[in-house]
Amino acid sequence: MPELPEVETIKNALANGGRGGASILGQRILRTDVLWDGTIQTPSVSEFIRQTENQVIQSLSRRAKYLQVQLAAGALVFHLRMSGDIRVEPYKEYTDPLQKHDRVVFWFANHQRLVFNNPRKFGRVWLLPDPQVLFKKLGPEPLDPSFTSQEFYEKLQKHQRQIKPLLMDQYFIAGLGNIYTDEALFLAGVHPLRNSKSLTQPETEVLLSMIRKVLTAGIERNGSSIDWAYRGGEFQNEFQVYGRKEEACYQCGTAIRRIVVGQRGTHYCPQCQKLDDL
DNA sequence: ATAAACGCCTGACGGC
DNA sequence: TGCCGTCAGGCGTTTA
Repeated sequence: MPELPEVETIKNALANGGRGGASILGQRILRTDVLWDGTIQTPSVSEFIRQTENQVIQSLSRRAKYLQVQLAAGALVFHLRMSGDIRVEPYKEYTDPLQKHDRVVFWFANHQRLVFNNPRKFGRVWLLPDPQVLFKKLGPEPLDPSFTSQEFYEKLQKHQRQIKPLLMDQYFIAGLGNIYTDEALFLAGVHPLRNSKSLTQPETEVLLSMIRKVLTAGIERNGSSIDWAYRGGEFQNEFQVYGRKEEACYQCGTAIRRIVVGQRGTHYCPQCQKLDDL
């Protein structure tokens, strides 16, 4: 489910309390349960359990769509992929019932538990001495102020790719997924099939500023809540194009179109986002 | 270099 | 009611 704003929201909730429970910072893991072994990418499930038990949560951070939970020895890294979710809740005993699709549970000393729920089993958890090995090839963080529109322009010029799949390529720029990409392209007035090399410098500047605008708004609204799992976010109420197929564009009234780009449903306004370079 | 196709999974929804 | 196709916030691998 999550893109950058949703992962950021979960990170903030785990740090400050929320998502049903108290902050996990400083908490000690008494016990780790793995309910579906495929969730653990590395190390082996038995080593994962052994090496997480008795560790204390030191800090929380996010890189791209990865959530990093720093332990004294090594770091837990979560990727939620399409359907993952994390919740924190109080427990009385280890036998307290869990929910359908709960895959990993960390039981803390303060009688709270962190639960990784993942219906589609795409999500993964790592325990790594240094998570940089996962992060080093990722593209820049779009909200990092040191990432300039000049740099963005030069990167776009290096490729001849459809702009939408390029923006969703985590090795090009990190954190954008299907929803926020469609929203940013709409606000920038850029057609999702435009060739990356065709974007002008002014268009690039607007595009970066719109990427930042949708991501910031998403974080401020605590992410987007869609599908069956209520996530508490409110950004879905501000979607301009995503999920609005055949509805009227708020800018010009034209019917929003849905096409498939890079195997992903893609929403845009044919009037506000012209394809003028093919 | 680019992009398409496919695999990984479960569940919701609409049409018949 | 069941069955079937389609769709879903992601990404790695394989194939053209």
